[in-house]
Parts: sequence; C-alpha cells; structure tokens
Amino acid sequence: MDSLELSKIEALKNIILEWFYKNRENYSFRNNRTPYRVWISETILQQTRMSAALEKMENFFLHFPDLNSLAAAREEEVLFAFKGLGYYNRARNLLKGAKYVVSKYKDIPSEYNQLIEIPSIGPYTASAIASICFGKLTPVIDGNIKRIFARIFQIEIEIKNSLFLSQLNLILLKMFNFNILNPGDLNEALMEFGQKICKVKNPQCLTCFVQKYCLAYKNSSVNKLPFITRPENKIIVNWKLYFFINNRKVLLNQFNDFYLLKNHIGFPSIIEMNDEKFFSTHGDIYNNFLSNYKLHNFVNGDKHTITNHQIRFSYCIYDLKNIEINGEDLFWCPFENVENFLVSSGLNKTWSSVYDQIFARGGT
DNA sequence: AAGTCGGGGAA
DNA sequence: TTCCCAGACTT
Repeated sequence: MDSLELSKIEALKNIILEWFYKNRENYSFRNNRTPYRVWISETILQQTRMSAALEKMENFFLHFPDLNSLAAAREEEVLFAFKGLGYYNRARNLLKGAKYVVSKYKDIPSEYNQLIEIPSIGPYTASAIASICFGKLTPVIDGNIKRIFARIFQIEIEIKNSLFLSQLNLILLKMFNFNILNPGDLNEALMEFGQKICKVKNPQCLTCFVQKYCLAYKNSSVNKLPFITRPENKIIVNWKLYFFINNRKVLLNQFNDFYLLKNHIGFPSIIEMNDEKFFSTHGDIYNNFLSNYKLHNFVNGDKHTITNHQIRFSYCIYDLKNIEINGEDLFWCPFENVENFLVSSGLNKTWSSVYDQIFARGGT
C-alpha cells in the first residue's frame, strides 16, 4: 500500500514538473532571483491576487532595490510603497526583517531555521526562499498546495485542523524526499498547477493531466474539497469622515490607536459599529466637532471592505478658515500632496471624489 | 487555537 | 451580492 502511494506521489511529481517546464508563466519576479527579491515578491503575493501583486511588485523594487535600501528606510516610506496592497503589517514587518538581517547576518541566510526567525518570514516564505534560492528540500504550503492535495488524496478534513496539516506534510515529505534537482521548481510547479488547472472555481478536470491520479475526480467530490469553514458575516461599520478645508489644504490625521488602519494617515474620523464608537483624534477637533458628530450632516460616500468589516463611508466638508488647530496628530496638507500620505484604497477613493467636488465648486 | 489584518477580480 | 486568494503575527 505504502509503495503504491510512493509511486503515485513520484508520478505526480514528475507529471506536474513536466507540465510546469513546458507551460510556466514568465512572471517578472522570476527574473534575477536573489533571496531579497524572492522574499519581497513572496510577501507581496501573500493573500494577494497575482495580477494585483505583479503591478505593485516592480514599484516596490524601484523604491527599495536591495536589502540595504530597505533596511535604511523609514516606516512611512515602506508603507507607501505598499499602497493599495492591504495587510499593511506585511510592510512594517518587512522593514523589521530587513533591519534584523542587516544587523545579524549582513545578508539573508540560507537555512530554514534561520529564515523563519526573521520578522515577516513565516513557514511559507522561509520554505520558498530556502528552496528557490538555496536548493533546500523545503516544501511550501499555501492555499494552492492545500487545495490540490486535499483533492488528489481526498483529504476530508477541515484545512485549519492540525490533522489536515499533518497528513499534508506526510505527502509532501514523500514527494520532496526523492532525488529532486530543483525543489524550488517543484514548489512553484505545484502552486502554478493549483492556480491554473486545479482552480478554486471551475477546475479544469476534464482536460487535467492529473485526472487519473485524483481521488476527488474519481469520486465526483472535487467541488467539495478542500473543506473550508466560512468566516462569519462581515461586521457593518459606519465610518464618518471630516474634510476640513482651508486655502487649498486639507486637515490630515495621523491615526494612532484607531479601530481600523492603525498608524495610517487619514482624515479626522468617527467609526460607529453597533453601540460602539471610535474617534481618530481627541484634541480640539474632537471637542468642537467629533464629540457632537450627530449634529452634523454627513453625505453617503463609497463602500469599502477591510478584512471582515463592511465599511460605509460618509463624510462632510467644512471650511476651517481662521480656526486654530491643536493636536500633534493633526496637520494641514496641500491638496496636491494628499495622495502621498494615503495608503489605504478606501481613503484614497473617498478623497478622490471629495476633491472632485471641491474642484467642481471652485476650490476653497 | 482563535482572532486580526485589505483589497479587488471573478462568478 | 458573495467568495477567497503564493500567510504571519498577536493574544
């Protein structure tokens, strides 16, 4: 039985690798594969669609072409290079990681056990760097890998269950235990197979070259696998924004411990959800406006999603001419520079439409 | 072990 | 509308 399993795993490995070498995409991040570039590209790809990641990756490398330039950066610069990508702690942790590597190693180490100690690098990224850059036999586990093996081997266990992971690791251990010339290629082949053929929706089973090995196909359970528990419904959030205008400048607010987008720069805000309220600032602006926000007329703006929050933006515009502002977390910013401070897509979208309105009525 | 953290493309 | 993606970190 075990020998049958082994020969099946070896056949799978060979057939997927063969497909990969004929059909692999020429993604830009596959050029010039230094450990630094692999680290950054794999981090940007986390939980991010390929097309979106590809656009932003080159921009990041333009700002920070190598380890030392990243390690020397300010956090706001790194955050801004991550503009629109989401999960912004990835950016902060990249900076922490770069500083850590520079101080401890000077360059990125080659062993999995060293890599995983680096901030921002978890099991997936450590395995990716070790295999792609250093030829280590470290299988990566991402959503693709979980899906294709759950299907091929009919693993009917919820993917967050540790039992699922142990079964998957057993298979991967066998697959990566053969004489493999380039384990990095195998990792990428498995992921690309999941991305292009064994897709979440509309898997290409009828023409799939793995079909005869696939238990889920045999048992018509492809669309039921893998087992994934659905997250709860999104929390409805009302996010009220104040746009204070004065002489073609708008008042920006450094969020500190706000409810969402912590440490981002935005506009003075109130977040309402159920019976809870959160205020983005607590100085004069809070006393004169935010504390009595229900007296003001807010106009509905865009909808936006942040992880498990469904956000409804609304806003009002005030001319704050001749009013002094106190608060270390507040500052005036010329209209044309605002987009250099906003990182989140939701705030960018809202500012863009508000700016258009102000411009349409002649500016302020 | 469970909760947190963005955004957008596809169906 | 709903789903979920080349995950890591905190609690």
